Amino acid sequence: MAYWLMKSEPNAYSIVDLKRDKKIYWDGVRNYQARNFMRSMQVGDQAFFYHSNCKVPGIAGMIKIVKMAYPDHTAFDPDDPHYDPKSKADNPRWEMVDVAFVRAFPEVVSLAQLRETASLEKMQILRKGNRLSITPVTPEEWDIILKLAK
DNA sequence: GCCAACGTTGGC
DNA sequence: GCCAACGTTGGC
Repeated sequence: MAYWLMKSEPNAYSIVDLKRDKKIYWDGVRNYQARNFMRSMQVGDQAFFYHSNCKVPGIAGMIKIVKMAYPDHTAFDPDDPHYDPKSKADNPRWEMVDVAFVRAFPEVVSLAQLRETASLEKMQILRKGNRLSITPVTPEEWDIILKLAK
């Protein structure tokens, strides 16, 4: 059982959308490192839902993995913004997992708040230049952030 | 909108 | 295999 952090731009898909949908496939990951993290995810793993590229970037809630990695079909679709002609149906390059809503935090635990928390200084998301859309979270970091979220 | 940081591509 | 050029990410 592992913990993760998964980024999404709320303009595209937010925790509020997931609350409505209950469950969604996490498509569009086009980075090998992030894909490899998804491959190692197990059903029951939990993750923070991170809002990026928005007014208040930060952790907006909790989700859980409900289906292990399988081919990301959006890579096969020329009309999809994440289309990748190099990913073939008989040899898929990209994968996705299914995630389900767990809860939305009453207030986003902001990036600024995370940065102010000394015990989180080694968190991957806080490292300079970090752009990975999926990163592992340690159990210690998980607990600290849950307390910040109240 | 700016721009630093990063990953990928492709010529050589 | 190197590395310059390019595209993308994402905070500010």
